[in-house]
Amino acid sequence: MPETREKVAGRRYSRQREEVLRVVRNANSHPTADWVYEQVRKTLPRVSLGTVYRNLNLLADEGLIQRVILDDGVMRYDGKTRAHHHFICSKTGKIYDVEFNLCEDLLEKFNAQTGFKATRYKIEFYGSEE
Amino acid sequence: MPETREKVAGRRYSRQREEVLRVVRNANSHPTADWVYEQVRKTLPRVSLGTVYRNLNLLADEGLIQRVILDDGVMRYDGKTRAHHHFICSKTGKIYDVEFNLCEDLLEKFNAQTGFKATRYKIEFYGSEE
DNA sequence: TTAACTGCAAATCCTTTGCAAATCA
DNA sequence: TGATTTGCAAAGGATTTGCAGTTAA
Repeated sequence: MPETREKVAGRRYSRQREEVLRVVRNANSHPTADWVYEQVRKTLPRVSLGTVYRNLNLLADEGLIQRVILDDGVMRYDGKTRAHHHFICSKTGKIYDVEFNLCEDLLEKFNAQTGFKATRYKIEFYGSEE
Repeated sequence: MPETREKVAGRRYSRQREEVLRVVRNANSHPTADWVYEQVRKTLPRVSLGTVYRNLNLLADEGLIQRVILDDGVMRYDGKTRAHHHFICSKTGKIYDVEFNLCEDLLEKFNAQTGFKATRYKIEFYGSEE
């Protein structure tokens, strides 16, 4: 059993959940459920794909990880919880995190201009890495 | 046969394709493939869902319509071809087009700041319609 | 003890595809 | 006529779910 049993608020501890969270956090990519499954299997060979999906959803709902879906329609997960955006290279398909804070007052301007009450936004940039 | 046979460049005319395009253009929502299918069926009862998908993909690849994918993972289509963004109401799930041009030089600033060569971007705002 | 969690497998949902028939040019 | 496009049905991939057994608290 691992040293640090990081519990999700109001949830029971489970080794599988901890591993899913660890894998997503340590990934330097933006992994799919299937990739997470393969990684977790290295530590817990009897884990099931269903369990991985259940925990990814739970962790995302609790805000411990983020869902990322791009134009290809496959759900990906991101261990970063800070607000950030993405750059997607059209050639390689690689996804880069971008901590880009150019439009500080974007939300305010948007709400003022449109009359909506937006509370968050996300930007995806597409192009080539050069 | 309709009056105006709008042909897609380098493609043969087909009644089914024309109807798919018409339905997407006239939709004031951001319809899913299934919704488009149901609409086209009113005019062409024997159309198949496969044909609708094939034409949606073809039209999107040709740039006559746009693909829109949000966090729910279902592909939607948009008859607007001008660059624009979306506001999604968390309560109703409704998707609004936003022609919002606040950060004119966003791409330039982004490229200068990150070193990438982004050619386009899209913004999704989330919140409530109030 | 018992509610939460799991593995397994089947089900579901969305989308694509193979093929023979139909159709546009 | 010949290459596209279609309808149909089956296959595909990603994700969810039902259930009986397991486990944390």
